[in-house]
Amino acid sequence: MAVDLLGKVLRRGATAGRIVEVEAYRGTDDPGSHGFRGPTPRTEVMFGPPGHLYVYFTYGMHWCANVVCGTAGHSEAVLIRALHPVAGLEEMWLRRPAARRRRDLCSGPAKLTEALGIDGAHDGADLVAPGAEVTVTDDGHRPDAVANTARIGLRNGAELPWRWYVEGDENVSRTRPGPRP
DNA sequence: AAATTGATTCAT
DNA sequence: TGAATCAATTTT
Repeated sequence: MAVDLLGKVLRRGATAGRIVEVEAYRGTDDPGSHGFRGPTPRTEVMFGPPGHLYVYFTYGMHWCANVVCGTAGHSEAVLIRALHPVAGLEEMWLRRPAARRRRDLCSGPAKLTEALGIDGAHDGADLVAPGAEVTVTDDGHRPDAVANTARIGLRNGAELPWRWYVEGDENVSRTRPGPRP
């Protein structure tokens, strides 16, 4: 379940952050999922075994990281949308010169991959293998309050309420400062 | 509100 | 082979 990822720690090398915002994408009955139209070279990792990283490139300049959750052949993944930085802050600042405040470091799906240095080279990486470069660990922390809303930035399937985030965490991505049509 | 940017995908 | 798409971010 996607919500189980909230509160866990995503780590790569010296940099790590607690997951505070996620979105779920499920296979062939979710029109917002990359796996909706079946496997392609890009999305084949989604159809693979769980516990792996699905990294894709979008908008011509951004990487986004997902955790594959479904059983093999079932294209289920959870997009990690925001982290609360907990380690390797200096490294994050170096990787993200655009960040002005601490919450700018990882408050968005493409920001956190940049902050941790995750890119296409990590697509398909095993998150639970011994000595894995990128890992998700559970240190026992549990979020206080979890909110559940519609997903963000989708053309299709945007109405499905499959986004979860830790209420009150300043690192959760801001959906909109002002009103939107 | 708009520019940016290029891999991926779907249609010819 | 070409056009449209795109799970964003930054800057104006």
